[in-house]
Amino acid sequence: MNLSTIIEEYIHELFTDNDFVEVKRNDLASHFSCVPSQINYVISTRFIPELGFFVESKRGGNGYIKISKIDLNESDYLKEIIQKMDSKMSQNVADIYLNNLMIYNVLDEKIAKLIKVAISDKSLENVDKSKKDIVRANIFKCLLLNII
Amino acid sequence: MNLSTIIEEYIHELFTDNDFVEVKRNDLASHFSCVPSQINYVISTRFIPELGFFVESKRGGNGYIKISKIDLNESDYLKEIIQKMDSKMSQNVADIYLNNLMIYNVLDEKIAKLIKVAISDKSLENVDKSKKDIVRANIFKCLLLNII
DNA sequence: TGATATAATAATCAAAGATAGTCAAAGTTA
DNA sequence: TAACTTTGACTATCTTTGATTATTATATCA
Repeated sequence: MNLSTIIEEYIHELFTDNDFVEVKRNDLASHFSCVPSQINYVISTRFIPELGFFVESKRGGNGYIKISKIDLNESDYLKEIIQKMDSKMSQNVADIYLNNLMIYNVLDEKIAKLIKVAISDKSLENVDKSKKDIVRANIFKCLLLNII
Repeated sequence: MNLSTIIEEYIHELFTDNDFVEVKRNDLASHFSCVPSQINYVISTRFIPELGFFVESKRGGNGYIKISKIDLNESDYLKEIIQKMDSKMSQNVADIYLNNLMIYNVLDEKIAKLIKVAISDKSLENVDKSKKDIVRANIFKCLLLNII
């Protein structure tokens, strides 16, 4: 597993009980022996509004990064995702979405896997390259709408 | 015996016990002293849905190619559908298949409904008209393989 | 006390690294 | 000759790294 994913999972685990976590960028980085900017990379690819998170931070003395989870019920969460969803989506981003929906029990594993397969590059191999991410986003949206 | 077949057999052997294997394209290639793209060739000609395989991959650090296998003999009806499935499928025909799969209790209603949505004209509205039925058939095939 | 320097953080951005995919040409075999 | 295989150049995607910049708190100095 790559470091970014390990850090992502570590942060997810910090959320137990609370709907927010506060970390020190440098501490996290030295905990995982990486450069601090890798923490930014993880946050900007995995803890994004589209996935139900919002992030605040402060620099300077006593600086911090605070990651909050938007607490919505399942259908609100799905609506939120649908609304914020781009008209394009890569397979990787879709996987991150689905993973989150599972982690937060919005989708069960079987359904998440089904969606994952439906919008995988393999399923869409015959779609024109320029349209693949658009079609993927559209199928994803239709499926989520149906699940609500 | 040609290299592709040797690589194919090697991958088959990796499946002992598990229903999936994960390989690194470059490692495999250097193990067999071939160019990496030969691995793609082997996978795209030998590990195809019609033969009961399903492939996922990721690029970049810690990238991988994951090949999953299903036992097509477990469900003769599905096997038949997948193997005989035309490379094109209209929404109507797809609906008929789905109905039958429900009648035979291969799929429960919820899953069948999801698949129906995934391959509906609405989901595929951005796909070129000329390719719509091909894409539909392909998604359907991948889904059926995955769901067994 | 107010201004300024210093230390302590975090953000940004681009380059480098690590993978995998695509496509077409060349070679081989049936 | 048609189908299959091998090869390699080029492309796409994801991750890691580091240099530079921005911001904030605190200490110090006039």
